[in-house]
Amino acid sequence: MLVYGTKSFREHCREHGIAATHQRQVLYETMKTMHGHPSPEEVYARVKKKAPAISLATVYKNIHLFVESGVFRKVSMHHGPVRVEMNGEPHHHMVCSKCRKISDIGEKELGFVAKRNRLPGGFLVERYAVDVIGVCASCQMA
Amino acid sequence: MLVYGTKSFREHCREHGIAATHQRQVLYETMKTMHGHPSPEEVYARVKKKAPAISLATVYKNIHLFVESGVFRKVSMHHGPVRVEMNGEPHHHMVCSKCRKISDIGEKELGFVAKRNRLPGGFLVERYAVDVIGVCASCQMA
DNA sequence: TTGTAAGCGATAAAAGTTATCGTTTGATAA
DNA sequence: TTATCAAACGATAACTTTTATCGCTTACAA
Repeated sequence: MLVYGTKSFREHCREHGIAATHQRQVLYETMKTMHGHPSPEEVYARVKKKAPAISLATVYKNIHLFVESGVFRKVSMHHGPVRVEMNGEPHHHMVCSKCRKISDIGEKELGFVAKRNRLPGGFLVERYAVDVIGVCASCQMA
Repeated sequence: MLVYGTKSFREHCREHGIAATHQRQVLYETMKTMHGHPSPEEVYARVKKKAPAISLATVYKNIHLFVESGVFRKVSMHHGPVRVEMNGEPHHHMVCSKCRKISDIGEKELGFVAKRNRLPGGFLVERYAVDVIGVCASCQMA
């Protein structure tokens, strides 16, 4: 990932046509120091230490901006309501980044091979769930 | 996946110590016929045709039951609040099915190899996101 | 059959996110 | 530098999704 210093944060804002506000910069700097997989609330709690008057709405709005401009990333494409599936065959998912449609793809068609059942740190594997993120055929035409 | 007929639905209920209620059975039968990745609301809409008095709460409660007892499956482990990550290195995730903790794992450590950029149906691949579902070290001890 | 615990429906409440709106601020140009 | 104006902000209402509560009903075993 590109890491922006204070100076090039402003350049980043110019490239994306957004204003380099105080809140935006503090939020950006704060998030850069956070490891793991924080929720917006956790980011909010942390950023309030540096900018106590910041609003939760601002945190949400700017997290969206940062994710859209590719600076940070969401852990999962699957938000909104829970989805259940009845397909019991071993399969994975293709998720369209435009329309969010989910399609199944069999393990063989995917050509997936990772089959370890222990991973570093002593993690005991139950199963692998692969999401292929991309653009579905109909969104490519549109 | 095991497919239960009407008769063995009752057996399944007995095995799991739950009552074989009318609503539960209609819900089960209805879901079995649904393909794709429906949300609870979509399941509710469908099941109301057969059991018009059913409550949305009942749909939620029983979807949980079916998922817990392994009959159906959730599409994603990542529910609750959105999670953002700042780690820009190519990596995937280990998700603990007990405590829901997410840990990063590098592509090399995972031994992941699928690298196609076109998939059946004309799906154009942007990236692969692998969730390894399992039990983390601390949950194995507990 | 009947007693009891589990399950149901209705709905309130909680959790998470987005929209609204009046005020403030940053960027541009005079 | 200052004036202008769109963009962004904070506060909070509204919305979406899910869970909890509670009085009534039903399944099931005795």
